[in-house]
Amino acid sequence: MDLFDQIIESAQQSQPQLQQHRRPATDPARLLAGLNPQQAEAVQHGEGPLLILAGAGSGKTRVITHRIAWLVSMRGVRPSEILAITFTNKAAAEMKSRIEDLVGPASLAMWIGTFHAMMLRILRRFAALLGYDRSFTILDVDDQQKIIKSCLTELNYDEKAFAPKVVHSQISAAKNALTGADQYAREAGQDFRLSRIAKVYSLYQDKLKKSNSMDFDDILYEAVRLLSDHPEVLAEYQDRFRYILVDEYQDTNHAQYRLVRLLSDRHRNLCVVGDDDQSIYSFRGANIQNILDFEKDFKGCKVIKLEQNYRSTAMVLNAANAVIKENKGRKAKKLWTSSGAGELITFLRAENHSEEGRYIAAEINRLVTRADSACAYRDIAVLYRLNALSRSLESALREQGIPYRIFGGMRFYDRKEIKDVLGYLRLILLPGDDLALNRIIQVPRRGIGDMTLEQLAFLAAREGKSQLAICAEAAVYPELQRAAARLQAFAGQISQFRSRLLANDLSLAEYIEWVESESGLVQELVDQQGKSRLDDPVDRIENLKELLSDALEFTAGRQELRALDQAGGLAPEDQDLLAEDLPSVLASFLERAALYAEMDEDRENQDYVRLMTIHSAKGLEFGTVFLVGAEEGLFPGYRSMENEADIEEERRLAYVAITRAKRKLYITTARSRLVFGQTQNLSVSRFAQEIPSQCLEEIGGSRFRDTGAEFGRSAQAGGSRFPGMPEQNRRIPDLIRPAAPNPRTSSPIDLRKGDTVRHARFGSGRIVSCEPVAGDAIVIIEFESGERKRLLARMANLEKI
DNA sequence: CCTGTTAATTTTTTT
DNA sequence: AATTAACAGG
Repeated sequence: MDLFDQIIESAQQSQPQLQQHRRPATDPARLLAGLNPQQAEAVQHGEGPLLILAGAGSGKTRVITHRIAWLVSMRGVRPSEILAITFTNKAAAEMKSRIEDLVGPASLAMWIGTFHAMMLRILRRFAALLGYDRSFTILDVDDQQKIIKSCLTELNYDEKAFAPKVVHSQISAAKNALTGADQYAREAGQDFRLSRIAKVYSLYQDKLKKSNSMDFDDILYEAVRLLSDHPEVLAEYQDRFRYILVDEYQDTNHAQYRLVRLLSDRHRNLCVVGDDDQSIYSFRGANIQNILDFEKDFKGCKVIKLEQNYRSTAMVLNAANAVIKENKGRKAKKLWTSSGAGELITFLRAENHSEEGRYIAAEINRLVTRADSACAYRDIAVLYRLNALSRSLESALREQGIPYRIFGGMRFYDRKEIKDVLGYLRLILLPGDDLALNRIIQVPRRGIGDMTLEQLAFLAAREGKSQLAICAEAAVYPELQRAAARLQAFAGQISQFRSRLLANDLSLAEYIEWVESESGLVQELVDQQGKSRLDDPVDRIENLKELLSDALEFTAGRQELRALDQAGGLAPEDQDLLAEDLPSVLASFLERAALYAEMDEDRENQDYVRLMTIHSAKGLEFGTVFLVGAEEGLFPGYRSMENEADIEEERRLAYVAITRAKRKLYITTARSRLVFGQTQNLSVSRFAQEIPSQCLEEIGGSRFRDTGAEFGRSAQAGGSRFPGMPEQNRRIPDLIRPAAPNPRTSSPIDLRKGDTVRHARFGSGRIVSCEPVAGDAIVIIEFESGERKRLLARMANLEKI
């Protein structure tokens, strides 16, 4: 029996019970087993607001999932009456699967997801009430930036004085604070700068409305507007969500706070979980006051503190407590553990960044190869404040042959080649999407330049039509004379793509593959391969393939929903997820791409060292943690040194970093390091100095009174001051990125040099060279015409003769 | 219209 | 150091 059948069957089994709300109680002992008194109390809490202050490693996720299971099985709460909100999609997926383990497929009827994902469901349903069309699009950061820029030029504001990035973040902050454009203008008054930003804000908002689109902040802003202005809508959701749970409450912004207030106002069964000491997202609107003021805001609330830490040794915890206690204005809280003292924290004062890197690499090798230890690469993480620091580590790890993987940085859907494909798909689906058109009309190059595009935008505005429509009738406009033929060819191509979409004769993955190849996007990358380029075209072709696997997976995922619908558990908001026709499937695929950044699946059992920023390590834990670059100016960063609030946030970041370690923590620094291309001498981070001496062993120098580099102490070339540090170079590590298995195209390519093949357009020819790429191959073929072509074998549909 | 060059600019990150 | 935006020449 495959998974799909299992889901249907178990959903059917549980269905009658669901309807009668008398799902037989899961054994209560099972839900409470192994919980400490505070955890058990939180799980069993009945009605009324509840604040769970959950320190790092205190079993927070366990408490939430068990509480939800408890509500369903012991208190007869229907799964559909539960709304659980997480900070990331990844956390949501994790929560879903853990709840499913406890209560079975009933969990599928719960609303579990991020604020944005949940609100978007509601907004689509009631889009008309807010003056949007149901099909409104979600803009990504790139699009947002572009619109801001066009606003600035339109208003004739100097882009130097008004950096688009800064303006955008001000507008974003305003929206998160629920300050609309009008109110912003009123508050700005005569202030030169603010009044101008207000103008941009208002114009920006007009543009979004005109193009029927929202940015991320609008999703929250408009959701608040919907619920505040439409009591009947609010009442429906207030009724529906009898129990609301919010994870990572310390990272909520004002708009999210409003939403929580509104939705929970009827049943008042709001449970928030968080740790004020782990609030590290204020730079994007998170308001730590939300959690600090919870008791004031939700009168009569119960507060439960989870202070017992199950993750780290006493040594690590002492260090963490010592650092965080320097912060003022936090909830009194002190983590403790019943586990042993553990190993001392190792502090390293290296001469420079390469010595730091070599030390870490050597130490990792020592840990992993040590005879007695069960320490594997997968138990080790290297954390840093800035992504840029990963570079110097990379080379050291590579030299020592240590397998590693860097997380973060470029996200999958943000890659240029992926956004290009998505751009095509967007334009095909919504021919009025001028932003998408502008993104792709020059990819691949088709002889349409900036001047033409400007004309195009102007004409589209004048005629009140979409830019694609103007392209289609380009010959009519004398202004477009020169490029008319090319514009019409482009419009023709898109319309051809659209007919194929509407023909509905392909699966999503097949269709995307068809667009990738017909648009010439693949061919462009194939052509670049070989020419020395900054980005490796082979990687980019792999990414295009990976998008296909993603589409395949997505299509499979919708089957679960259908199973759920058969069980009658699907909310009205999700009914259109059932549509099976290609345009609808594509629409939801694009929506997911806009909302879900993480495609970077980390399979936990993969044996490599993990490198990431402290931010992305939040919520994770590792046996051994290296915290690198612990220097003033880097961590805390020089930009946060001016005001106390920022320093406190950096300190919380340090707290998060330290508490990731289960058994052993290393903190490393360098006396001199390249920062933004300049060698700088930096002193030891204040956070490292706040750790009590009895927790530490120091290598290479003291934490105190060791400010910059000292002359004459630079590390001897090649050698090292540290014992046990092997000389460089062993073997080149295997390719770290696991090749994405593409179930559909995974059969091996059976082509080699010298074979004769037939191509639908170019006729037959002989393969001159063949180079494997991501389950496919780039082949160079000499055709009978004498012409040489470079092609991607599978995409070109070559027939072997 | 395209492409190769110089000049300028640097957090953290998810949605 | 490295990426990206503005710029000039083919």
